[in-house]
Amino acid sequence: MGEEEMCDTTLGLGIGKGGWKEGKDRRCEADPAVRLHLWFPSFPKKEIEEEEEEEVEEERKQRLITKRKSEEDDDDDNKLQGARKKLRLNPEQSNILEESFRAHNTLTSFQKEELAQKLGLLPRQVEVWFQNRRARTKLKQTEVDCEVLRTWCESLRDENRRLRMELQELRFYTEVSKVEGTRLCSSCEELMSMEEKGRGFDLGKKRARVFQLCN
DNA sequence: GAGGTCAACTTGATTT
DNA sequence: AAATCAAGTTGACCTC
Repeated sequence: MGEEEMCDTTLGLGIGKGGWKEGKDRRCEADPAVRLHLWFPSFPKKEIEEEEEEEVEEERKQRLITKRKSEEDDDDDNKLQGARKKLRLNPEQSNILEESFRAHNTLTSFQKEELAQKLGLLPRQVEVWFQNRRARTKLKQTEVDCEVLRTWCESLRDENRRLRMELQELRFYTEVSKVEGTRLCSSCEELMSMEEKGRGFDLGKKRARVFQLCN
């Protein structure tokens, strides 16, 4: 048996600072002060891998069986054989997942494993649930943002409408003053020339001054 | 039966 | 290369 075919049979347990790193890199970075190493007799790596695969497969089958048993409606089981059957999480599972999502909307692999074990689900199912949950949150937030923008747009449209009316009114008064031969005072002429040059000015103030000074 | 919801899947990008 | 994510899609199931 070659060295490469042997697997690492030591088990390490540490006490001290360090632990599961949060964030993108979620590997265990423990550097404990006290360390315990256990050694077990070695088996060929291939054999162990095969055994592990079998265990995983068995576990998967068992979970599927449990899941099926928990489904209330089994009437059409024969029809559904081979088809994808929809899993419905029970209220307790949903609550725990929601609670966990509120605490952190992403999972470390350790948290995923832990949660899956707690809920009797596969880690993959927990992962999928979190992915879908993030998607739902984002969609909801987009809807909220959309509503805010819509309201803002509406108010800007109102403001624009009001200003256009005001401008129209002002133009009317200047036309009337021209027809009636009312002379504009120097201040109003200045304001009019500002408008022609397209510079910013206060329409309300202008109208007030045209009224006060020219009529 | 139409439409909504949601778990599961696919794909492509990114990170480590 | 593997793990993870977002975005998009599929399909089972439910409600009206």
